[in-house]
Order: sequence, then structure tokens, then C-alpha cells
Amino acid sequence: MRYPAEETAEKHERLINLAAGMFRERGIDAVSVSEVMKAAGMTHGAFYSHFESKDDLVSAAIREAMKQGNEALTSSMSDPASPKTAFLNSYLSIMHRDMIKEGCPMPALAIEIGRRCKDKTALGDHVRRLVDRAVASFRWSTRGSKRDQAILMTSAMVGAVILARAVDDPSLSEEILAATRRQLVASQ
Amino acid sequence: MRYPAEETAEKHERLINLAAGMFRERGIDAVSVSEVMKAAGMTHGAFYSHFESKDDLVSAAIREAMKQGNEALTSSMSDPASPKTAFLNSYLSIMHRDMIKEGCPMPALAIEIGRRCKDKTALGDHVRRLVDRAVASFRWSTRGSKRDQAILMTSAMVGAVILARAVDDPSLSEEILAATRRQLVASQ
DNA sequence: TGTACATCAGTGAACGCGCGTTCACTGATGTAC
DNA sequence: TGTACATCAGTGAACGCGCGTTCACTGATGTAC
Repeated sequence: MRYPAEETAEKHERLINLAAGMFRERGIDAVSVSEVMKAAGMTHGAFYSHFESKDDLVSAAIREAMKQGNEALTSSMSDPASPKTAFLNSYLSIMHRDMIKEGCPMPALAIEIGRRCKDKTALGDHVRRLVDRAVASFRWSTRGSKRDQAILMTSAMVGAVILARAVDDPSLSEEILAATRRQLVASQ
Repeated sequence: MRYPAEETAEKHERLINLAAGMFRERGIDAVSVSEVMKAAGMTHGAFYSHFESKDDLVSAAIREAMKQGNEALTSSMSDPASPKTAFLNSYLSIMHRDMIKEGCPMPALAIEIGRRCKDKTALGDHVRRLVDRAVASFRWSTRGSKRDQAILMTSAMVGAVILARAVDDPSLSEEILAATRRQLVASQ
């Protein structure tokens, strides 16, 4: 049956949002169209009233995840006295390590995005935006250019969260986050 | 028909080696049992004469990839005058970015390993070994503990290669590698 | 040393399953008069 | 304002496909005598 246009648009957004979380948590290939529809309380057949294909949803969900990541970035820089420390404490925290669904899309999706050529633009834009903003907002040392330091920080943040999630030993996992945090906070 | 025991053992090793490369290049879930067998010049039915299940092959292939990664680490530290610089130049190179099949298993498999609890031990051991060896072999600055610096280096190396593979813009990709390299080489 | 037999790696057809996608159908919404 | 009709989001069965896995069978190898 037909539904109000507004309700349809809301459902469309809800599907993208759900997928953005599920893809981060379990990987893009591991999440089926049916599972996303089920999570939204619908049957799989309605999927193609909202998207042309799974690939279409994937692109939209990746862009949505990047948008959410960008917003989270902004809110964690809220401390005007030391935005860099606040940002690093938030990003390199055990909470962020364990909240994959709502966490930064880079440590959750970067490898899969690297393999599928289509959706690299959204991640490239996200990295550029993060680096530019870090250069402008944070205090940096005199060792090398600000931009080099911001790129090192980005690489280390992403790598540390990925490794902290992938190692077996909880104490090593926490050490990876803490050591990376200490080193990056100190370099200012 | 029956085959010489030696030949069988060779084939077994060859399957693990092929899988270790294919999993890194295309992801574990994306590589089928049939594809691995085909790459070895055999039919899929023989697979279960060598492994109990796909999961069994996955575990063996991850361990093999880590072993190969450890050997590559050793050989890239060959320059006795500046092993750290030689190591970083090798790891954070465009060649390493593009040679995924033969490259470090961490930037290729870390996220997938993070999702499947079973095979985290091999990656944890690999990180520990790399950090321990870096602490012992490289020259470090006085800013923070050697171990903290070695962990930052590891995080940044893994993150930089993953991001360099995942962004769309080739110049940004090269910049991520170069900037991370410059910052890590300088910190000694 | 020669013969008879058990072993088992490899083949290729077949299994059930879940995937992405399609389709005939439903029925409330939105539109035309 | 009321009536008639077109629209289209959603349902659930069905499609072909490739997956991991199983199985009856083959035949050279390895073993027992």
C-alpha cells in the first residue's frame, strides 16, 4: 500500500543509519540486505523501493558514517583550553574501542573501503577534513610541519584503535591506546 | 588416488601460502575455498583432505601471514647503520602500499581479525614481537619511554598504510606515507 | 623379491543454505474532476 | 466536497547463484606376507 511521502523519507534515512552502524560493527559483506530491513522492522522485498542495489545502500551508508564521524570529531574537541588532549582522550579511549557501531568509521571500514574502489572519495574527504581541522585547531611542536604532525596523529589514531580491537590480550590492547595517547598528547 | 606423503605435505603448505596471500589481498570472506584450490591447480573436493574446515585454513593462513610478516620485518632492518630509517622507508613505501599480497598482514587483516575472536592470538604475538624488537634495536628520543615510542610507531605505520590504501587521491595517499615516515624517522 | 591388499589424496556431482534480486499482488495515499 | 482512479511502499513467494561441505568413486602408493 502507499505511504505518506514524509514517512517514506524517514524510513529511507533510518535504513541508511542502521546500515552505517551494522556495516561498521560487522563488516559490509557480512551484513545482508534482509538483516538491515529486519532491523528496520520491514521485510526484504521493500528494500528495492528505497535503493537501486546493495551497492547503492553501501555508498549511502559510508557517506553517512563519515558524516557522523565528522560530527563526533567536532563534539570531542569541545574543551577550548586543550582541544587536542580532549580529542585524543576521547578517540583513544576504551569506550571508543568498544563502541564500534557508533565509533569512527575509519578504524571500522578503512580496509574494506580500500578494496572497493567506488567509495574511496568519502574516506579521502574525511581524512582531508580531519587533517585540515587539526592543523588549524591544535597546538603543534616545532619538530616538522604542522601538517606532517597532523597526518602522523591521524595515522596513529586509526592504527591504534584497529590494533587495540584486534589483539587478544586486554592489557596489550589498553597499552596500545594509552601509549599512543601519551606520545601524541606530549608532542605539542 | 594415493600420493607420496612428501608431495601431500608440500601441497598442504602451498595451500596455506596461497590463502595467506589471497586473504590479505581480497579479504577472508571474499575468498572461497574453491578459489584457493583452483589457484593450487586442484578441485575443491580435495580441500577436506587437507583441512577440517575453511576456518581451519583461515587460522593456518593468518599464522603463516604473520610469520612472513616477521621475516620481512627482519630483512628490512638490514642496514646496521640506521635500521630504523631503513625499516620505515621500506614499510611506509608506495611499493608496500601496492603489494598487499606479499605485504605486512596487519594493514591487510587487522580489522577482520578484530571481528573474529578466534585468531587474535597470532596478531597479538606479532605486535608484541615487533614492539619488543623495535625497543631493543632502534634509537629512541628522550620524549617518553622507548616502549611508548615503539607502540606509537607501530600504530602509525599500520594506520598510514591502511589510509594510504583507502583514500581516492593518489597525492594524498603518498603524502600520508611520506609525512608519517618523516615524523617517525625524525623522532630519534 | 614378488604378490595381494589397505590406504587415502584427488575428482566431480550433489547437498542445503543464504545471498541479492525480481515479481505479482495489496491497499492506503494522493490526485483529478 | 465527494467520487473515481492512479500511484507506489510494502509483503512474501520465488529466482538463479555461489557458498561451504559431503560423498561415492578412482587408482597410485605404501604395507604385510
